[in-house]
Amino acid sequence: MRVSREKAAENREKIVEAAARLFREHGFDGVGVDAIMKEAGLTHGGFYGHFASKDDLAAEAVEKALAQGTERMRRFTDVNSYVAAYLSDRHCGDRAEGCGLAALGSDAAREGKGVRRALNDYVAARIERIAEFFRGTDASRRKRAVVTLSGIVGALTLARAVDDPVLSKEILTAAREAFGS
Amino acid sequence: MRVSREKAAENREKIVEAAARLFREHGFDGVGVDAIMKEAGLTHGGFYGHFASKDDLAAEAVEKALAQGTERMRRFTDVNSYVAAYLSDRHCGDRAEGCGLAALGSDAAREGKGVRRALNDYVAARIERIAEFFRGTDASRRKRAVVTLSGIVGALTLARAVDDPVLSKEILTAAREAFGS
DNA sequence: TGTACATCAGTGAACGCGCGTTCACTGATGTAC
DNA sequence: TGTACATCAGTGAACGCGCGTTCACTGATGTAC
Repeated sequence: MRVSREKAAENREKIVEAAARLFREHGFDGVGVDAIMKEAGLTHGGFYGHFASKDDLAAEAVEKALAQGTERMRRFTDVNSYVAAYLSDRHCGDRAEGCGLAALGSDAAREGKGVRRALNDYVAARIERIAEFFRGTDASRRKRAVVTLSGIVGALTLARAVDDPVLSKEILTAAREAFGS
Repeated sequence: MRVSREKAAENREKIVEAAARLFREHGFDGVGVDAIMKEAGLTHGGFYGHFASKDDLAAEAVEKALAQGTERMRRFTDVNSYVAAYLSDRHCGDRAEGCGLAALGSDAAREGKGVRRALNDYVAARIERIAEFFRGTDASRRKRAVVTLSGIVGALTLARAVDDPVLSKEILTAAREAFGS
């Protein structure tokens, strides 16, 4: 049954948001069109009225996830609090709503062009944003930003991958001290 | 046709090695039993004579890949040369033979128990090994090791995920300077 | 403004392909005498 | 040491399931008069 154009646009948005969440939580191959549509409150048949393919949705979903992360950064005015939040237990435990880089980093390198471009732009934007936290020459601020981003993404990835909660906490704590300053 | 026990053990080893390479290159879901057996010079039907399931192989393959990485670390006697090699263009371009953490980091967190345990043990071992590069109290050396490992894994992951080769090189260079010292 | 028809968002069944897994079979290896 | 038989590593066809994608259909929305 047909729905209003407004409602259809809302539905499309819901699909992208559901995908952004589910892809981060289960990986691109870990979740199907079926599950995404269900999460969005629709049936799978309608999917191809909104997107040309699952890959197309993936690119949009990654962009969405990463844009959310960049948006969320606005709250922070210094590296310390940003790093503390990024490496918090809460963020570590919440892949679905957390940073798309840590959730999909090693996956994304194997994905299609759309996903990789979205990720590329987002990394560039994040580096610029983090650089604003620092003082000094443009070059030195950028360098520090790159190092900080590498450090916190790596630490979060390792803390999540590891099985032992003690080791996981140790990684988060050490990185919080080292990169938040 | 039956082969000698010795040959059978060799074949099993070849399967694990093929899987260790292919999983790193294409991810766990990106490569099938079929492709792994072909890479090992066998046919897919014989797979279940060696392993109970693909998951079982995955655990062994991850262990293999990570053990290779730890072994390869022995060559280095200081952080500088280790970090320089880890963040080299060569390692960045060679996922199949490179560090399993960067190749499978965000994937592995979603895998079964065997994979996660192998990864956990390996991270612990790597931290201890890197700590040997440093001087000071045990606690401070460990901390530095955790930060170094997080930094280089994160930098390699980002450098590989990014589409723009200039940005990729910038990440490698900045991290090499920051973590190799 | 109300009516009649065309449009099209969403539904659910179906298709086809790939992949993990199973199985009957083959023939070389290993073993018992 | 040689022979006869049992074992079992590897083969390739087949199964079944899930997933991406397609399609005929429905009925509410949007539009033309």
